[in-house]
Amino acid sequence: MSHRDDLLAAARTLLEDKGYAHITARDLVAASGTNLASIGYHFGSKAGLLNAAIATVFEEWTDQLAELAMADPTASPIERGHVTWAAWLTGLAGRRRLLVSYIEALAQAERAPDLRRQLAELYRTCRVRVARLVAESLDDGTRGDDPRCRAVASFVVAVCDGLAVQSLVDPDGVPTPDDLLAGLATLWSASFPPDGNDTSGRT
Amino acid sequence: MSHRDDLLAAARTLLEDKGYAHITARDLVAASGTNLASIGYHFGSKAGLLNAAIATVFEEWTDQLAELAMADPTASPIERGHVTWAAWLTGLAGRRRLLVSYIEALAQAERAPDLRRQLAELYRTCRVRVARLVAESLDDGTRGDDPRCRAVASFVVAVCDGLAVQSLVDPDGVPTPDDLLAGLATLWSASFPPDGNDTSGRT
DNA sequence: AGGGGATTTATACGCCCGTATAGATCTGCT
DNA sequence: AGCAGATCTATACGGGCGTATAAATCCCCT
Repeated sequence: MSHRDDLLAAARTLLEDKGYAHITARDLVAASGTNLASIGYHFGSKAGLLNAAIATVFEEWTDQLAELAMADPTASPIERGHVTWAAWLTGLAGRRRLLVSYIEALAQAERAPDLRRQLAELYRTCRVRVARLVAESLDDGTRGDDPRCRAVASFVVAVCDGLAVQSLVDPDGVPTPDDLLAGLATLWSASFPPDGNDTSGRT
Repeated sequence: MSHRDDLLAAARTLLEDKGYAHITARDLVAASGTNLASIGYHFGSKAGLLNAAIATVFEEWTDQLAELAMADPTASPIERGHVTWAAWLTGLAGRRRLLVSYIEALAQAERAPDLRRQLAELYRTCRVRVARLVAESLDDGTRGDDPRCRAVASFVVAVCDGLAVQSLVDPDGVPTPDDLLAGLATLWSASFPPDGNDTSGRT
């Protein structure tokens, strides 16, 4: 195995249990059994290596999530939302360090255009993928690129991100998927009561 | 004015336009016209100073948001959600650097229990405050500590956080408040169609 | 006026960081 | 075998960081 591969593997491991911002070049060398200069040689810089690694890690993460959400093909969109959020929260609990890395990467992205583009791309494909799942569960021929599906996807993804942030700060205070559903129901029925009195002027 | 105040003021300014992680002790000294050792003397450490500053900054931010959401007392919950999200997004656009600071603080919080407690507290009070607003707009005597209100609050806050994260990575890809509402509507009506055929087994 | 605690100043210390350099070694081709 | 380019090794460099120290100064109280 080349040093290149060793470094990449070490970076992935360290990202999962040490956190992006606190990984030093010497950590990477120690964890990979390679040499300090190999980082520069193969990746240009420490940041180059880390960013290469981070892309693969998070892609896998969202892959797993998508699989989970697809698991039950008979579920309604709301149920899928529920399942997705539940799976997401479980995943988060077991991957705190990785989540920290993600948040750190988010912060770094502001100063690292490449990383930022990478993450933006990740989001876009993630939304597209979720939109496709939504279309599938609507089961009325709607396609994934339908604006409504995209809207649902944006929405679900936003909630996932919000949950991630909150679970980092205050794991015990994070709303459960049931809370979210209850909130959604309340929000909705208060504005569009089942009796037909639409208290909102919105279309 | 004491060095203590000067440092705190400088920290707040720097947080708004330089970002938590990249503020050095020497930056703080330069921006405040004080002395390197004053940081240690008054705050124990650089982190102590920064954390003291960050608490005040974000409290003000959420204060402003709450005021906005309350502005129109006749709005339905959904409308308030819409208004809040819209205001939030506008605020985000003009405060990127501050948002970066927030995200960086989030990451730091994992290793700084004090900061983390602070942020957790911030979230809890924020949720309580939002819950109160929700109760108010339900206008049927429901109190802010009603579980349904808390649920809505958790939900709205989660979406705000999600939007913040996404606006950092991909400002142009962030869903608009209209997108969110559309998503919500689709999600809801697909699961609980107006014709009464509840396609979901959920209660 | 003067004494003492609170504050401010100037500076030094030690640490660790990321990267560069230069030479050693390996690998595959002719 | 021998060359060349790719890769690996060992180490040095310069710099920036946060914090500690000790002396100077301020300010209030008696």
